[in-house]
Amino acid sequence: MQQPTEGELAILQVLWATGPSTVRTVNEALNARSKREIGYTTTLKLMQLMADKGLVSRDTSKRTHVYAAQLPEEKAQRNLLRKFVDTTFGGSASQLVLRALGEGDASAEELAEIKRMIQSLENKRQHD
Amino acid sequence: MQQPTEGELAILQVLWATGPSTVRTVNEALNARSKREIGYTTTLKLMQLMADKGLVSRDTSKRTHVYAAQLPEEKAQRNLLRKFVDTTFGGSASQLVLRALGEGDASAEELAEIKRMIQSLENKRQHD
DNA sequence: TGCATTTTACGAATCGTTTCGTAGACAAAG
DNA sequence: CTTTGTCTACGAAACGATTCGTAAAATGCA
Repeated sequence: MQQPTEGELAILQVLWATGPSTVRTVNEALNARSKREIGYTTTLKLMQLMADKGLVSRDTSKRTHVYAAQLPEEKAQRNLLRKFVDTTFGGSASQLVLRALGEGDASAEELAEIKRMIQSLENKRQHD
Repeated sequence: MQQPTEGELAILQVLWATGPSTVRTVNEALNARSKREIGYTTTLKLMQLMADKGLVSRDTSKRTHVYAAQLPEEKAQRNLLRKFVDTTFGGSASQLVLRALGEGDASAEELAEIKRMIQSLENKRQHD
């Protein structure tokens, strides 16, 4: 499965958040979150291309087609994360983590969850 | 200061890693880490454009010009990280951190450093 | 001096992505 | 039945980024 472009990713975000949707729904969601107005047929075309690539499926049984994400959000995030770590943190995930935490927008509970995550990783290491 | 494109970022990586460099040095470094052969004049052109934008400075006192990154690595990382968190993790930095840790390529020391980071963040919260 | 090499400069071609205009099918409402 | 609006399909324009060919200047060497 090919990687989504930036525009495709924006559409996938909508589909992930709201589930299977029509072009109109997606287009309105995109325009809700951006100053720049995106034309309806632009969104349509992009979603058609995504269907060709297999990034989304579409139900054409009704006149108004319904699209659904085919690429799972987690998988996309893992792929993009790997590339991002490579290209902007020279492959060091922990450097990225430190920088991300440094931005300071993680809540107390989130910090706690991250600590739990680290704990479980360290436990796992014990057993190797 | 404008954001670097992907190609520009690859060049900045070299400059950050090895300090001020000539076009040839950068071009060879790029080609060392990629199957796809990048032509010399391609790298040259890109670096000239970067100089125009102010992403790099250049010393033209000698015939062979020497380029230096103007955008600090940390700043670039912060900017790109913010955008990345928005576009692929819906703005949730901690989601990204969890996913990054889950990849499991952080060493024991790195985990320890991350724990320290969290500790210091939590201490700071106490005082607010 | 003359030849080969290396460099900068720069216009233009190419390429992938995004955007849009237009046409035709269909549906709903009067 | 006709009008109006919404939908898909699709070609092509527009755009930004990258790549390259070529020329001219400088350098080094035989």
